Amino acid sequence: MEKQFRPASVELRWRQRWEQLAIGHADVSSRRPTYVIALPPPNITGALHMGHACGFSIQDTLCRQKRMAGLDVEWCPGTDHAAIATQNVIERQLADEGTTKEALGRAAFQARVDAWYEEYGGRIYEQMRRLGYTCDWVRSRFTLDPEYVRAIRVVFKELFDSGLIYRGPRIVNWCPRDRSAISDEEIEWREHRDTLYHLRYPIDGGGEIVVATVRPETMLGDTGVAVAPGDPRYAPLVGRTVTLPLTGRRVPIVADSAVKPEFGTGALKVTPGHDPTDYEIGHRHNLDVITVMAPDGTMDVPSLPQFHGLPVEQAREAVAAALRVAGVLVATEEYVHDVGHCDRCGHVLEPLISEQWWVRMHELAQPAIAVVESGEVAFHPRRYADVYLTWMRNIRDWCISRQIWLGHAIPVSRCGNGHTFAWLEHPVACAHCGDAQLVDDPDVLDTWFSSALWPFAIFGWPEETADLRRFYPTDVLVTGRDIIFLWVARMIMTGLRFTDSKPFSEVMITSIIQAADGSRMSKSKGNVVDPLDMVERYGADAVRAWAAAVGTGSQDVRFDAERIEAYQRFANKLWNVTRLLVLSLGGGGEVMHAPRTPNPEELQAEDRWMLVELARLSDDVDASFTTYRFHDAVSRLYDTAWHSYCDWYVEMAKLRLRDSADEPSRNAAAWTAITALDAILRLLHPFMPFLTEECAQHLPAAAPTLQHREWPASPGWWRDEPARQAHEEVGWLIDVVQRIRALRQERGAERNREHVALVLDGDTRALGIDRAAALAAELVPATLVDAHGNGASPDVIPVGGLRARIAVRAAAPAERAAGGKRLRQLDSTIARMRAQLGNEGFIRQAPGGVVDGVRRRLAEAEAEARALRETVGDGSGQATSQQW
RNA sequence: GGGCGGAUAGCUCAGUCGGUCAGAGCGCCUCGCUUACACCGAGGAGGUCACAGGUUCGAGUCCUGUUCCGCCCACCA
Repeated sequence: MEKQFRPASVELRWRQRWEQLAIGHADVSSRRPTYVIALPPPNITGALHMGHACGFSIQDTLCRQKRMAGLDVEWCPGTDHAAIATQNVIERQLADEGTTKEALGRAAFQARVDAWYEEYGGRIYEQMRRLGYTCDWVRSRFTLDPEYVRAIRVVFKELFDSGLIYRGPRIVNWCPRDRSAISDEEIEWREHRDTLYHLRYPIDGGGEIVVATVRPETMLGDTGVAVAPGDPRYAPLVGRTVTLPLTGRRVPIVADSAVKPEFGTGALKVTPGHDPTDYEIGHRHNLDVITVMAPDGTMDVPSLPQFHGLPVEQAREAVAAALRVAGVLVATEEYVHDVGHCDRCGHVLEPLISEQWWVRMHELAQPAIAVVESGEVAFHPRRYADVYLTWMRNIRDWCISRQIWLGHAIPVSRCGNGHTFAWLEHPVACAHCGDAQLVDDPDVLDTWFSSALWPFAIFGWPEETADLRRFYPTDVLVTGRDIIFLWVARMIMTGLRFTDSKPFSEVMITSIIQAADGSRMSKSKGNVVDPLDMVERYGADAVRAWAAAVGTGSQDVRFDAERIEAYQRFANKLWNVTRLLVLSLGGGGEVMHAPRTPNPEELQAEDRWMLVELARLSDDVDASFTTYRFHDAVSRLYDTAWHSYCDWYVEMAKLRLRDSADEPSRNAAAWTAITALDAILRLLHPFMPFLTEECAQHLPAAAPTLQHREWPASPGWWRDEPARQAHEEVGWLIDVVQRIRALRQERGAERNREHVALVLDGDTRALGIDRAAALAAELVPATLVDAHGNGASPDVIPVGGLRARIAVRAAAPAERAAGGKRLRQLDSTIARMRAQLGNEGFIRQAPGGVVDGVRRRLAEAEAEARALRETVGDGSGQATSQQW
C-alpha cells in the first residue's frame, strides 16, 4: 500500500468493477422491494456543472445506501433535448459561419442538431461515470426517443380531447430573438433604468389628460385611456374621448380598478395589443386591440412610414422626438423598474397578441394541491411545500407552443373543412370527415411539456410495461428549487392525471451552488467550475463528500474548493489508518488476519467505548438518511472516523496490537479495530465509494464490492449499560489526557514522557484504575509514578470519577505562570455557575437534571481551580515547585 | 407590493427540543518528521452569535421591530 491515497489510480478500476457487476442495473423480475429515482435529465447540450455534481452525487448516495439496505434500486438516467437552448447554440454557430438556419433549410439544420446531440450526450454520461454514479445505464432515456414521443402525443391528445388544451389568441411573452412565445415561468426579470414619459393627450371638446409611460412607441397602438374609478381629478372625464397624437385615433377614457391613482399622473394609456394589464383593461371595456409590432420586434405600422420597420429602441426615440415636437411630451423622469427577459437568450420580451396553444391548469392543479397538503408528497426542507402550494393555488394557464424549429411537433392537424384534431401517428386524412387536405400545426411544444412526463414516460408509459409496473411510482425526486414550478409541479399534475399515482413521494430540494463571491455561476461570467477538474484535483470521493456536506441544510453555498480539499485529506487519513492495521495485523500480503471473535469479557473498556461510538454513529447516519440531512451524516462520519477512531481508539489500541504476549488482549483489540473500521467504511461508502471499496479490500471480510455488503446495524450489547458505563469512563480518561497535555505545553515542557509525572486514581467500574493510568501515561505521554496514589503531587485534574495528579517539569519559571490562564477561565465559569445556583427561579423551575449538572460542573471546576492554585499558582509566579 | 432565506471566529459554514452551544474546516501562532498518515500529530490565539426591544429562572435558539445581503412571486404604466 502506498503512503498516500491516489484517487486517480483506483477510480477507473472500481468504475469498471461496478459496471461488470451491474451494480446499477435493477432486475425487473426480482421480488425484492424497489427504490427508484428518476434522474432529473440534464440538458444534453451542456456539460455538467457543480450544481449537477452536487444533486447527482446525493442521488447516488441515496441509491448506494438503499442497495446496502437490501432494496432493488433503479436510478434511471437520461437527457433532455432542450429545444430552445439547443437551437440557440446551433444558431450561434451558424451565425459565426456567416449563415442562418433558414439558408441551411430544415433538413440540414436537423442534421447539425443530431450531430450535436451525438457529441454531447456521451460527454454528460462520461462525467457522471467519472463521479462514480451507479445509474441503470441500460435504461437511459432521451426525450426524443420514439417511445417517449409516443407518450407525449398520448398526453397531448387526451388533454386536447378533453378540452384542457386549447388554442387561442392571447397576449403572450414574445421573444423577438427566438421569434417564439414563452411561458410565464420562463421570464427572467431584470432591473432597468428607464425614462418615464408624460404625454399630454387632448380631450375632444376641450381639456387634456396627461398619461405616463415608459414605452411611448406603443402609443401608436393605444385604444383608450384609463383612470382609477372615483379619482376626483378625472371622474368628470370618464366617458369622453381623446384624439391621439400621431395616429389621430379617437379613443375613450374609461375607469378601471387596475389603475393606481398614485402612480405617475394617475392616468394610463391603454395599449391592449402590447401590455398584459392593458389587455385585461381593454377586454373589460371592449377596447380595440391594435398590434403595432412585428414578431421580429420591429414596428409594424405601414400607415406611419417614419416609424415602420424601426426596432423598438429606435422607435421609442423617434416617437418621443415626434411627440416632443408636437408638444405632447410634457415631462420625463428617471424610472427604475423590472423588465422581462427571455431566460434562454436574454432578449427583452415584448408582450404581444398571438395565437398559441394553452393548457388549462386549474383543473389539473387541484389534485396536485391535495397530495402536497396531505403530505402524500413531502418536500425537504418542508418550507418548499408552501412555495409550491402558493404557486399552484394561483396557477395560470400554461402556454405550451413555441415557434421554433427544434422540439416535439404539436400533434395537431387541420383539414380543409376546418376540423382540428390531435393525433398519435401522423394521419393521412381528417379524423372527422376524411378530408385528405391536411395542414399540420407548425409549432413545437415547450420543452417542459415533455419533461413533465419524465417519471413515467421513462418506464414505457402508456404501455403497461413490466418496468412501469415495477419501477413506478418513483420514491424521491432530488432537484433544485429553481425548477419547482417549471418541472416538479407539472410532473405531479401529469402523474396524478395520467397514472393515477403521485410520481414520487418525497421531493428533496438541494442547495444552489454559487460562485465564490456569491454570484451565480454562469458561462458568460466565466466563473463556472467543471466537476471533472475537481475530480482530477481532489478525487471523486472528495467531490461527493463535499456535495453531501453542502447540498442539504437549505442554505445556498458559495463554492470553496478548500472544502473539497478537506475531504481529500479525510480520504487520505482513512487510507492510512487502514495501512496501519495492515502493517500491524497483516497476515502476509496486504490483507489483515481475521481475528477470532472475542468473548465479551475479553474486551477492554476502550474497545467498548469504540463500539458505543459506532452504535451512535450508525444511529445518527440512519437518521440523516431519513431526514435528508446529509451534512449531518458527513460531519458525524468525519468526526467519528478521524477523531474517535484514528485519534483515540487506534492510539489506545496500538500497544495491545503490538503485544504478542497477551493473545486475548491483542485479539480483542484487533477485532475491535477491524470491526470498527469495517463499519465506518460501510457507513461511509455511499458518500465516498472509491476510497471505501479500496480500503475494504484489505479487510478480512472483503467482498467483491461494498455494495454487496449489508448496511451496518449495531448489536444490542453495544448499547447496553456496561457499554455505556465503559464509554463514560473512557470519556473521562480522554478529557484528563487533554488537560494534562494542555498544561504540559502551557508550561513549556517538551512532549516527552519524562517531563510529566502522573498519578491517577478514582472510582471506575468498567475501566480499571490501573488500566486507566496505563492508557493515560501512554497517551499523554507521561511517566506513571504510582498507580495507587502514593505519589507526592497534589490533585490537579478531576474529571468525572477520575482524579489525576501530575507534576510537570517546567522549562522556565516564567512560563509556569501560563497555568493562570486556565485559572481565569475556571474562575469566570465558577462565578457564572454560582450565580446561576443562587437564583431561586433557576432552582425551582429548571429541570432537576440541569440543576444537578451545573452543581456537578461547579464542584469539578472548584476542585480543579483549587488544585491548580496549589501546583501552578495564580500566575503571580509563586507557584509551588513540584519535583519528584 | 407580498413572501422566503441569510447575517455566528480573518474566510467558508454547522449549531435539531431554550439549559456542556460558543463549534468545524481552512488560515494564523507554538511545539513535534514519535516505525499509519507532514495531505500528519499535540497544544493555542481568535466571536457583544447584525441591531433594538420583549417573553423566560435562563435566549445564538422563541416573539416584535429595524438594518443590510440573496432569492421567489405579483396586472409597478
